[in-house]
Amino acid sequence: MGEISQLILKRKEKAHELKKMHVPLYPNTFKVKNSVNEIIERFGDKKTEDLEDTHELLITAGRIMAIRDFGKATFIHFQDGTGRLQAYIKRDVVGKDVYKIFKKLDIGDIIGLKGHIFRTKTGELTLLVKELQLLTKSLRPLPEKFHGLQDIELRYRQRYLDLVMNAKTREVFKKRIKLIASIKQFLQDEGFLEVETPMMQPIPGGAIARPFKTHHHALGMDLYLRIAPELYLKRLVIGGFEKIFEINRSFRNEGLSSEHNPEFTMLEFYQAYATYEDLMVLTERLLTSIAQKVLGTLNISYQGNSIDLTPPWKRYRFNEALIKLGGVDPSVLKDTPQALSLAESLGIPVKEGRLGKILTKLFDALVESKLVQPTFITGYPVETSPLARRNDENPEITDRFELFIGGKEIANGFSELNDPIEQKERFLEQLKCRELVDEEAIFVDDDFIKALEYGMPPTAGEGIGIDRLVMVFTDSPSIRDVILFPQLKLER
RNA sequence: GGGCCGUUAACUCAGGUGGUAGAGUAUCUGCCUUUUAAGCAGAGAGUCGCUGGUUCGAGUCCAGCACGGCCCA
Repeated sequence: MGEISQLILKRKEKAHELKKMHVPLYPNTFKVKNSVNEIIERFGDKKTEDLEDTHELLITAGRIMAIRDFGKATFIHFQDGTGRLQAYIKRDVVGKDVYKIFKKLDIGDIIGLKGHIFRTKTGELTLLVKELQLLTKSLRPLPEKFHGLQDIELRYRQRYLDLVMNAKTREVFKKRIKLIASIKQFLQDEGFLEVETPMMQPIPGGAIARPFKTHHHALGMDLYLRIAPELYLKRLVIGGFEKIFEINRSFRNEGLSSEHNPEFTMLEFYQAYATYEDLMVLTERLLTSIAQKVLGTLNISYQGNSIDLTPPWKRYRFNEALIKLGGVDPSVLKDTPQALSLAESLGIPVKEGRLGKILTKLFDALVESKLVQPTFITGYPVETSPLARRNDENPEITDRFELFIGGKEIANGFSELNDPIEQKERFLEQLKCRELVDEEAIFVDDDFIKALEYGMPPTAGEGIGIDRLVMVFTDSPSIRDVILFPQLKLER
């Protein structure tokens, strides 16, 4: 129905008229010399009188965002990828013919401008246009100038409009880009090598999640989109790449929510001869460094909560957090029936009876949301950490931590289990339990065990959820606000 | 999977108890050469998400479905 709206018809008519006037609608020969941001930076703080001496011809381009027409002269606002600037088009200056063409242009059209900078009576930096050229005719009207694009669904489905109209959206994604670049820079400076490992895997491992399945026709084999890069990165450590990282997509075929998108971005990094304790310190340095670079501060605000990233961050043992923050009676921690009945009394469905799993559910329900300030939780139960090294003193727990900020799990790191025989047993143990519980495909990666048998040096590894980190850094309530094109159902 | 909320013009939104749809922006016409959510005067623009039902009559009430949001699982 929108296809034949009168607004679009009108624009198509105008496009036709321009064509008849021999105005090319989509020329590509205009060479931009000055970005809007550059113009603002250079002239923004100059006084009106100083600008009068500026005779430099500026050559810039952008999309028309607003038109204020006075008949024989017109003010417009236009924006490029760097900012927004006012331009003043006078018939006396550009000439009758160009002005006639200009009057046929619409909000949303992209134009090239040449002119001098000046300041209006009201003090606004403005380009006095000497020459003007249509660069791209727009056939659809942009959303309303004042409220912008508000409809959440349209903002996701037509993200380009969201980006054109809403400065806040542009800022969020610029911060995301900067944050990822800063992470890479930090890790490279620390001597980590960036690597790429398969996204299509015959055996999806490194996490517990339902994978997406696909098929390779020439090879005649099923493949899975990776749920984590972990097992391939460890193969590289075995191969002698002792400090490596990868930032890229993983895929999980599970429900969607404000914290879950089927494809999401994770940083994973591995360091040989390090322990999970080394990584906690590294994580503090990494996140404070990028906060300074991206936000310029260690004090952030997330959904009304003030968060102070100044290290050192609080640390709790898993059990300690359950007792102190979750209000769980210490006796529950050792007693499966008690834990079970507590979970049930809280309305938490527990599919499986192992203590570690139940406690993890209790933790998620009672503790996680309280971890607003950056907090490391250590000493997770072995049952829920199949790839982590057992603690030397207490074999019931692992040398593992998770980092929480703003009530969200941001990072998960541990000293890697590098004993191939124990790793095989842990896989089988996990498999046994999952057979009782899940109908999902079950995998034991024997090829990974084989690699471990050649010997992996003592290593610590960590994963950081980039999307969630960006949420916290940009005060975004939903993961869809930090992914350019979040997954939605097909529009009908 | 369950509960609640939303879907009205291109956009942002109004539309007590059922009586054939409104505003602002945008668009079009006219006036206006320093405005800035420019202004003034006028005009056009809608399958009220979709499909059924109740009713003389449904944007409004009922049911189902679709899409989106929030909460729960």
